[in-house]
Amino acid sequence: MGLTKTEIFTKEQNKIATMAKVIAHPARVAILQHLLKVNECICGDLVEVIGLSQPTISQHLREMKQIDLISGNIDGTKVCYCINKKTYNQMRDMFSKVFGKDPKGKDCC
Amino acid sequence: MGLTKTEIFTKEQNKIATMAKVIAHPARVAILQHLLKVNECICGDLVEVIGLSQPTISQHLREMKQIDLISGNIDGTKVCYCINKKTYNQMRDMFSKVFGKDPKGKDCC
DNA sequence: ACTATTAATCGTAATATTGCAATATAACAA
DNA sequence: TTGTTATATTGCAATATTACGATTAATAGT
Repeated sequence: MGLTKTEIFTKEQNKIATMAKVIAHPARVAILQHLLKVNECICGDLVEVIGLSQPTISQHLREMKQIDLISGNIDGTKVCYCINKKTYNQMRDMFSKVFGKDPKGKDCC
Repeated sequence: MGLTKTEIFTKEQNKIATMAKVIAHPARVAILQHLLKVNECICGDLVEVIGLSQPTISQHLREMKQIDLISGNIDGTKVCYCINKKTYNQMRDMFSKVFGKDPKGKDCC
């Protein structure tokens, strides 16, 4: 198969999974970290900093754009990318909801 | 290809990606949420609660075990699963490190 | 010993992901 | 308009993921 059965899960579960998937690749983690550091940059910068080909970086950027984690503004021949604060904060809330609990009990059974 | 070039990324970037990948599927999110709620349960419970086949659930559990998010203790014919607090907390720290920043600046460029 | 219960593993089909070369597109500069 | 720069898209090969039926293994109860 290779196809996730999204219909049997809640909206929240699917959303969390989708958000997690976007940072489930080191290149996309690196892109996010770089954007946090420099605030904004163009695709070419990331190609240099990260060391993957331009088409590959472009593809990763598209995936991050698809869930609105970043947005790109055309500036001449360049495209200026930056973090979309709203989604970024939404992701923080989601992850802290999942990982903010205190799992009680001894470590197992 | 289909093969991630892990060697060009930092240990931290790869670690974050690996942790994120584990919750990048709604079934594994559901397993984590259920374990947070009931503290401990067996594989069969999850098959019922989630609605995927036993082999599929077993496979998801294995992935979560591989990064030590959960551990399973044999108890007769059953296996009792629960959250591994240490890794769970480690994941919280990791995600809050990535999403705990305050991205300044207007929304883009 | 026999049977039921529970979970892991194997094998396999369908689909998704990763990465890049080649190409296309778009804007600027001379 | 021609060349240059920057990014996106397409097509493809290699690998990974998801899901499940069939089987196996291990224990418990009778």
